[in-house]
Amino acid sequence: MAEKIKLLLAEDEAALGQIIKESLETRDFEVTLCDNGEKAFEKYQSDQPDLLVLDVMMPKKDGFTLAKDIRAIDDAIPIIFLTAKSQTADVVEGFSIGGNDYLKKPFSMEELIVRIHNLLNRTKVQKTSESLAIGAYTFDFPKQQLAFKNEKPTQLTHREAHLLFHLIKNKNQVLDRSLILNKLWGTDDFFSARSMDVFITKLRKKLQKDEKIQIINVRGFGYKLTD
Amino acid sequence: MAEKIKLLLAEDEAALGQIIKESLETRDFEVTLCDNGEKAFEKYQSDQPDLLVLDVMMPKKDGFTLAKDIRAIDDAIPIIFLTAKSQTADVVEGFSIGGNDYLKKPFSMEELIVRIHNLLNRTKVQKTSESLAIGAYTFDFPKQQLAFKNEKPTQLTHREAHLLFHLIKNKNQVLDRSLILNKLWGTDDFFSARSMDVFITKLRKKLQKDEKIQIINVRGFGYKLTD
DNA sequence: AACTAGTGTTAACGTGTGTTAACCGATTGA
DNA sequence: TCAATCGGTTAACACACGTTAACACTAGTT
Repeated sequence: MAEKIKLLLAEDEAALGQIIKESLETRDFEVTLCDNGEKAFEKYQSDQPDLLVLDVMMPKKDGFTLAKDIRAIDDAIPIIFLTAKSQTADVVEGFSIGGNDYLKKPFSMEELIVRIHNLLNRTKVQKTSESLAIGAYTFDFPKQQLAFKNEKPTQLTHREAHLLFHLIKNKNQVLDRSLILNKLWGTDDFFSARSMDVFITKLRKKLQKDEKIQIINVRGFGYKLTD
Repeated sequence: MAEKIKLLLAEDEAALGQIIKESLETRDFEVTLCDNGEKAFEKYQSDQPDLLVLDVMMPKKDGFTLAKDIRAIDDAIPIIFLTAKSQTADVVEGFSIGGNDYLKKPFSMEELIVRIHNLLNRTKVQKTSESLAIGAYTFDFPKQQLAFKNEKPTQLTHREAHLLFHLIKNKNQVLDRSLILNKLWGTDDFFSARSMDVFITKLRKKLQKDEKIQIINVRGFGYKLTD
C-alpha cells in the first residue's frame, strides 16, 4: 500500500477548515489542520508534509509570513494560498511563482484538488468511504446517516454528524470538550459550550435504541462514548 | 444533424475580432466574441464552448491568467493563444502543452483553422465517452441529458445542468453556496440564493429514482451530493 | 399581433437547523 | 451545608433552506 500524501492545512475559520480537511481526506490525503500560523510552523517541522495549504488571513502569523519563514529553510515545498476576495490579485500573484499557487475564496474542492495534483504531479486516487460502527448502529459519516441494525437510516444534521464522528473516532476514550468546541464551533466560549450540550442530548436520544451505548460526561474534561 | 462546434474567441481589437469571428463562422463554427478576459470567463461558464481562442494581451484579464483560471476547473478544454510578435516564443511554449497551442500574429485564417481542427480531433475521442455518473444515473453535460439506467434521457435546462455538473464534480464533498452563486448567477444576493434553492428542489426530484442519491444541505455552507 | 411552450425569477408560506434562554439536578469544594 | 459551578433538558427563537405556485420573459408558431 502506497503511503498517503501529507498535507498541512492552516485555516483559522474552524468550520471551513474542517470541511476542507474532510474533503481532502476523502481523496485519500493525510491532513493536519492548524488554526493559526504559529501552530502551522510547529506542525510543519514535526510532520514534514508534502504540500502546504495556507489561508492568508490568520491570527498569530499570516500565511505570507509563514510561507516566508518556511521558504527560508525549504525552498522546494509547494504552497497553495487561500485568499479572500478582498485581497487583490496582484499582491497574490507575486507569490504565484516557484512552486506556489493561490486560490480565491470561495473555491470548490475540485479546484483545490486539481491544483494540489498539479503541484505534486501525481494522479488521482479515489477512496470509498467506510462506515463506522458503534454498538448495534452503523454510521455513515459522508452521508450523515445513522442506522440501527437493518432499519432505515436516520438523517443526521451536519453538526450532529461531526460530533458523533469525533465521539466514535475516540470511542472508549475521553474526548476533550474544548477540542470539539474549537474544531466544530471555532471557539470555546460559554454559548458554544451550551450549544454543544444540546447536541449531546440529541445524540443520546438518537442512540438510545442500543442500551449499551452511553455518552458519559467527565466533569470538566469532556465526553466518553462507550458501547 | 450534427451540432455546431462552439468556439469562444477573446480578442480586444474589435476589428480583428470581428474578422476572425466571421471567417470562422463561414467554416460553420459557432463563435462567441469577447473583448476582454473577464467577459470571456463569464461566457466560458454560460456557453460551454468546445475550444477557446484567447488573445494574450487583453484588458481586465489577460489570456494566460484567464487560461489558468479556466484550467483550474476544466483541464481538458483545448486552448489556442494568439500572441503578438513582441512576446518571446519560450514564454509561450511553456503553455503549449496538454491541449494548448499558440499562434503568432499576424497569422492566416487557414493556420488558425488547421490548428482548431487538430486540437478538436485530438480531444474528440476522449470527449464522446465523457458522461458523468451519479448513482444509477448518467449525466451528459454537453447534451444536458440525465438518464436513469437504460431509460430514455430527460432533458435538463441550462441552469439545472450547470448546477448538477458542479455537484457531480464535487461529489461527496461540500460545494460552497456562494461559489455556485457567483459562477452560475454571477452574484451572491438574496434572490439568486432563493432561485438556487428552487433548482436544488428540481434536481432532487429528478434524481429521486435512485434512493441512494442525496443532496444534503450543510447549513450556512452549501450542498453535498452523495451516492 | 395573439398564442404557446419553455425557462428562469419572484413571492409566499412552510419546515428544519442551530443558538440562546431558562430552569433544573448533580457534583464539587470551602 | 451551602453556595458555586457544570452539565442535562426543554422550549423559544431567529434565520437558512424547502416547496409550490404565480409571474415575467423569450422565442418560436399561428
